[in-house]
Amino acid sequence: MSQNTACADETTVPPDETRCYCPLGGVMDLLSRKYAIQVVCVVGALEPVRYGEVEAAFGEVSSSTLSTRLDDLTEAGLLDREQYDEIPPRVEYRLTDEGAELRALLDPLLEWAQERDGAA
Amino acid sequence: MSQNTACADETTVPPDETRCYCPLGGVMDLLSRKYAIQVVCVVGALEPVRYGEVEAAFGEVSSSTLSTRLDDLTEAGLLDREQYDEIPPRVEYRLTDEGAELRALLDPLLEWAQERDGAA
DNA sequence: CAGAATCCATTCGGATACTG
DNA sequence: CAGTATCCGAATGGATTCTG
Repeated sequence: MSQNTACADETTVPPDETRCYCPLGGVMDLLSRKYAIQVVCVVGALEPVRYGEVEAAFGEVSSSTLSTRLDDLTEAGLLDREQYDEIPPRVEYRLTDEGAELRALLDPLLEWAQERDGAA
Repeated sequence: MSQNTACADETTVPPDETRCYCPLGGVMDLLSRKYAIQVVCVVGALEPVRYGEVEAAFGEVSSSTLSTRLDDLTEAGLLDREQYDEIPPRVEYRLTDEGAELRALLDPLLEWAQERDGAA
């Protein structure tokens, strides 16, 4: 999809900084999909967590969407999916180390968002 | 659009916590749109910044998309838009206080994303 | 239970003009 | 310069149905 070339010009930013203020591809693309950020935090908060629990954490999400999101994050190496072959089937999600790093960054964001939206 | 009712059940989360791990509407919706997060950080890094500078910071963005994003964020009270009636026209964007709060939260995220994507 | 598979409506973003 | 207006194709999310 939207392949990106990082910043147009690194020099737009203070010369000594290697930082790019607009990384577009990769993780950021993922996080721009619906529920993505929230899923990371929900899993982090409830892990190990089963599919149904995640679904319950959100009020109204279609299973197709949620499972897509879960897959995306798993593929990206942010979630770890453990499947137990029992009946009924059970699946547990938890954060990978990278996922945990990310969660640490995202959690404050959700907290802020919640306060702000509520205090509106 | 996707109106949300916060968490399906607040008790999904530790009882003493009032935190909801999946706020869906409001700001989070905004931030899930393309470039939104990056725009906040670019403006924060370069403020006061002109439209063209923001555009330049991203390699390939259509002006329509970028300007929509800028509008969204301005309407949401995260950006402040100052228009000077000169010729040629000049417009400056900067973060509002809330925008700055948000940027403080998002900036580490972009840094992390950049590292991660790069180190892939 | 935990999804996968389909199908479809909608949204979103990009390209392309055009303007004060 | 800093957008706006239009149009359109691509991508996404939701509903529904079905299965190991």
